Amino acid sequence: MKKELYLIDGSAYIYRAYHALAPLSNSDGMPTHAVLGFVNMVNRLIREKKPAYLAIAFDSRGPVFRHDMYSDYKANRPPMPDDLSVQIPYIKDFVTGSNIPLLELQGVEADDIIASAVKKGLAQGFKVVIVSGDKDLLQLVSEDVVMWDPMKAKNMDREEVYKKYGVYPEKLLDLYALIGDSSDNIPGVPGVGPKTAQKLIGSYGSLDGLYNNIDELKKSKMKEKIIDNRELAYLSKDLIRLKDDVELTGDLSEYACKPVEGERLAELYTELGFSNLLKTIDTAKPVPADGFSTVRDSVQLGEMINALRGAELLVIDTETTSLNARTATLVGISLCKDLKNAWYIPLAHIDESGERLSGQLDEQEVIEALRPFLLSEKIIKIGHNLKYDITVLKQQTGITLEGELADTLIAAYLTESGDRSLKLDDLCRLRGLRLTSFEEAVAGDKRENSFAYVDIEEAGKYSCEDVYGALVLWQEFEPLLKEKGVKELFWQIEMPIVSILAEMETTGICIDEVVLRQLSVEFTERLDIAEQKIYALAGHEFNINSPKQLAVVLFEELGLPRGRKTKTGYSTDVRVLEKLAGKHDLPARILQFRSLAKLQSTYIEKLSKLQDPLTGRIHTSFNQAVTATGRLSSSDPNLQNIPIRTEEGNRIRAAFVPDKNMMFISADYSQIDLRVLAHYSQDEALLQAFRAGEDIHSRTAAEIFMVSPLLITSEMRRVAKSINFGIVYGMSAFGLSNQLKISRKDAQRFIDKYFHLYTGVQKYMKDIVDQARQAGYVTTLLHRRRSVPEIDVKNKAQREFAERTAINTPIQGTAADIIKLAMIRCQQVIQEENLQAKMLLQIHDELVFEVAESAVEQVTPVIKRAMESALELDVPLVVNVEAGKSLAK
DNA sequence: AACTTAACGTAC
DNA sequence: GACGTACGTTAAGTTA
Repeated sequence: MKKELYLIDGSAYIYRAYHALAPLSNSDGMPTHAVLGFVNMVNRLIREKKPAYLAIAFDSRGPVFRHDMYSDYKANRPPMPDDLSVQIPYIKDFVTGSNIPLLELQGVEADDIIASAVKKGLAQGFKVVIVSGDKDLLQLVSEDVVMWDPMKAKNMDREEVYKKYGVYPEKLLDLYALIGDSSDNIPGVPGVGPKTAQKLIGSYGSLDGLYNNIDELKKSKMKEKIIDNRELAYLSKDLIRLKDDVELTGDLSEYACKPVEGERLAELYTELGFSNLLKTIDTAKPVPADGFSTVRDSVQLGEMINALRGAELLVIDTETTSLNARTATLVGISLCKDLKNAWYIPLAHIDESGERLSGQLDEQEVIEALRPFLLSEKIIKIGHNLKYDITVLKQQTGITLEGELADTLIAAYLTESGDRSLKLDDLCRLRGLRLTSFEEAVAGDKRENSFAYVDIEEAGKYSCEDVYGALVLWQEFEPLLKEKGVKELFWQIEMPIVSILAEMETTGICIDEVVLRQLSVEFTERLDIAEQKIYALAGHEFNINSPKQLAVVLFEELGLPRGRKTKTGYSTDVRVLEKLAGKHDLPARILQFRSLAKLQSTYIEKLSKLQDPLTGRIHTSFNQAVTATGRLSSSDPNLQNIPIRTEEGNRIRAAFVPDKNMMFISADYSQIDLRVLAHYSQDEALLQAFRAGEDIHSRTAAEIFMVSPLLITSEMRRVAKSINFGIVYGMSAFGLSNQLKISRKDAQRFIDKYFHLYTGVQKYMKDIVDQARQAGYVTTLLHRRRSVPEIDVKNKAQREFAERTAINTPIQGTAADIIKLAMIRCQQVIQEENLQAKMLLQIHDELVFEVAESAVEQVTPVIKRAMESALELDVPLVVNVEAGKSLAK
């Protein structure tokens, strides 16, 4: 077996990476996606092909010898985009850091270097694989040289070249001399394209052959052109011919693959924010464990307490038996106040037989010792995802943390750019600090309460690392919050929200299991019937839940007209099925089946599964560090998407009930998005409409249909409503036409009308996009920030998406700011006025409370006022409050 | 068996 | 390609 030498066309790789990947930048705003793409492509090649010998060639900067031959060479090439050229040094850094020979020579191109390396390799008995998609390199293909195109995953050998070009590689030069190459501005013979060239070279064998026998050609325009452009053809051939005598220093044995320089790559990945890649090389330094200790007895506890005295901050982390804070039991607590020392207090570690290990203090004793610290108003409590620790401590010890909270998860959420992991160990690793992961600590133990089994000293190391790491993060984030303008947002809004969410989650909301069970029984029956009916209509059984199988039934067996295409076939979604509903009974049945199945599996089954059997309550998680705009999200279960629009769905809402002698109060902001838009855009018509308390959809309808408000039909209002919503999302005429099932022309007319009425809104959209382009990010009214790096990329779809993001985020995000403020105010008045009310849910523009029946009249106006005065905008905020015995509308 | 992707659908 | 933000279910494919 001959040794294989891989030669990568680095410059081509760079461009491919640049264009193939969505823009990305590190926290400094430096574009990074070409580097990432390049690194991944090279690593992938190494992983898949395992080359024994490898080198990467790059174009040199500035003119090359071909420019001397032909001054217009590559004259039509746009210069390298700035956001790519800044990435080049990093790419080269990666290559050298990976110990891969980097071939680059002034005055020649990567292709020439590759040609020379091929020649050298062949002479030394190598087989060569050129890694590129560039057709210019195909001229090098021979018995022992192939070209591997990684994008197409295709190997080009002699036969493949012949199949594609009709000539063998050694004739490619002659072929391209005639055709030319517009991308490199190589002229060729004008008027001769691939077809003609193939024919000519086919018959005459070569360029020389053609010109030596040019008389044989029939008299024609083409013949004249070929004769007239003889010089151009030969020039082209010379331009395309690769230089294979470039001086390559060193011996090919130096191309043998060597291990990477981990430290150097780690530094590079850290700077670029490539956390996933960083994991693969793992050179982050472990935490110095010198100052870590476990607290095993009262004496050691006393020593720790002494050491903590006078602390201004306390980093805290609880170790438990479960990810679910509400059901978890405490296994240990770790603490620190600076980076010098950290303590782990084991409380409930057990051995394999479940026996409590000795050398652990009594929980009560520990809590009593810690109580003054935990309750101290003067000590800032720092932690990563404090909601969890707050919940555990409250649940297990009854203690409510007092004093300011500083959550590094939330600090990271406000300061890091969107797409990165916010996990403690990932954040630390990016800062060169390698923490023991939970999986490592429990050594892969998959038992639910695995941490309780971990050796105490091991657990201590792991847990102390966590508080140490959180403090390292906090020291970085505290000044960063200020720099990014989110300091106020952090302290005034997000931190208070942490405890509020903890309380809401702990409180939960009651579900009437009887109602739920009845629903389940009924839905199961109806699903059964629907299923049988569907099988009958289809003529056989199949999996109705499989879009693929359904498509076969609908479009192949029944021959119904196909609609939209998806990546994998034809769509069977609501829109398609609704269209088919008139033609056959089946589609309507499917729709009915689907909606029932959805309600059954997503809500009814899920809710019964997650219901606490003792209290009948459901405890969702409200996630504070997930969304790109600043909204909360809800999961396990998601209580922010309980159905409301259909009768069926409303029956699920009916299963949500208040406690005995209690009522629900639901308070929702009216048109908060559009009011924020009015405030932002300062659009006169919009401001005026809201100030006058008008029905905004009717107002819009009156204007775009040019009729008196008295003559507005519900249909007209519906159209206007769609436009109003669409505007907030940056919708196009295309989108609106789809939504309203009208022509694009009509949709465009409506939009034109809209902007004619609300000129300020149009200006806002333009301004905010400009601003985003300028700054690279947009902000909400309370300075929450979201970066939109794609705002100035070439790809139109990507760019337009970024523009819509820029339009929507300030609106949606400000609405999120406002309701968070409202939650804080509500909680405050409930406490101050000692109201018999608890906040249960937040659904983006709505708050749901559980209120004593006797207090409903008292609470309602208080809540309404608190929410309406949450933030003063240039239009009033209006809140509608309703009380009820369930969540049904 | 565990994970990932695609299609679909619910909410604001 | 075309309307922003989420979460969750099921099917089907991929990886270990």
